[in-house]
Amino acid sequence: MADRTITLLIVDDHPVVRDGLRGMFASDPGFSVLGEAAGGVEGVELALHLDPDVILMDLRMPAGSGVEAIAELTRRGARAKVLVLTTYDTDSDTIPAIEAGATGYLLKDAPRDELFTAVRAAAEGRTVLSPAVVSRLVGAVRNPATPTVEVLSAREREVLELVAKGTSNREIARELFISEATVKTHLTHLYRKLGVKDRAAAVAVAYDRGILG
Amino acid sequence: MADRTITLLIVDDHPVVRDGLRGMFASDPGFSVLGEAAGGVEGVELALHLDPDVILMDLRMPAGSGVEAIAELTRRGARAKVLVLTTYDTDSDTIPAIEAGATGYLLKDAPRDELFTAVRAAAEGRTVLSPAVVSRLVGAVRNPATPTVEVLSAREREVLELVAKGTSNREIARELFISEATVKTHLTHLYRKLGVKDRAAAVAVAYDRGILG
DNA sequence: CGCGCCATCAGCCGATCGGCTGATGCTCCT
DNA sequence: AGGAGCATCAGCCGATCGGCTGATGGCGCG
Repeated sequence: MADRTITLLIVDDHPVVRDGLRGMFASDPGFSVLGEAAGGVEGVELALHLDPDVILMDLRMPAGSGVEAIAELTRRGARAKVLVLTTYDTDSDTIPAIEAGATGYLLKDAPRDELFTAVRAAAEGRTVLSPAVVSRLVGAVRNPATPTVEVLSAREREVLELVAKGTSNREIARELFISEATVKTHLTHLYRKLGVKDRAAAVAVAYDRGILG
Repeated sequence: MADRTITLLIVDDHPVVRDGLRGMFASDPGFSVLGEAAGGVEGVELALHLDPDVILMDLRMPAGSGVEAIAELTRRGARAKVLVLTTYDTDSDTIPAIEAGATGYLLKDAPRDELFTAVRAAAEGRTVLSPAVVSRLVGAVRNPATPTVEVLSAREREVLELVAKGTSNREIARELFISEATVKTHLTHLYRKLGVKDRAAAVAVAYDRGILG
């Protein structure tokens, strides 16, 4: 089954990107684009109806996030392999996406050849990752400095959100109806969890990991 | 000169997007894509050689920012109208881009019809803005709380980057071979420019505006 | 019924920050 | 020539932060 036509579904919120991908694959008879969706929810529906071999999926979309869509498809036992195609390599979504069941992870900067190869590989169930993503993953594994990525408690996130707005500890205390001492405790805890030593760095890490923003 | 073929130059770092745009315009005989560039610097060069009617320009690119490219073209008196085509409406670049001389500002989410109309309008020198951008502009004008969205200097950005890493003023001073007093001056300035009052909020705003991250 | 995690609070203290005022030299644009 | 913007530096001072130590009560899990 190596060289049959590979059927595709494109899920991306940008018409331009959808067109670009559709055009690329139209030029090669080895591929056939079955449909397009502009969001994760629609993407899941279409995937179940059209049963494509491979789904090209953006991650950040207004109408249903990519990671959720992938998880949903995995949960429903969809046959399609999901190839994540995103703009950001800085992304905290890399690992979640792969955990959710993505077969590959490419950046949109990838040249078309790489894209074609990746889709064929994905169709065969092989994992494909951008070099940038690979090094990121290796780094994450080799460096357990991110000890299972500790999760902030709800209260800690609340405090962090206020910190990002430039709120002082005293003001945060008033805002949350707790004492300033408690605010400081929460801060100390979330600094430890995020591996930082001050509020500015905490905000930066939070943005990088998608906790804020 | 209303209905002659409109010549285009595409400047975007993503091959997929370039292909998508090229494909779109290829389907309409009223347009002719003269060339593509992957970055601002290359874009300026090509624009000067090819002399297109309209340049479709992304803003955030690794090889030469869009705003700089637009400013450069304006300064050199290029004939081409620049139509900014970007992913973000959250963007702090909107106003700088228009100030730099962009004729229009569209989001990539725009349907193709809107895109075509916009390019024709731009070719005639008319200003075209996405509805989302318009409301943003109106807000910016009506609310002078954002005093022309000042741009950070290179040095200020350097300081801010270190701040986001949790670096103290003293350490920043050592790192940049300047005195702590100077670091504080830079900070005070960038706080004012970003409209914040401490480093944590500065980092947050910087992420929101794409200055960091 | 402990153990862990969370949320809450207290006091102390040195370190750091941010505002204020004021100054110099450089470059770019007009 | 002059002004605007940038980068550099200084000193002063009150406000804020972050670390440390330690404590209480609630909740879920085995």
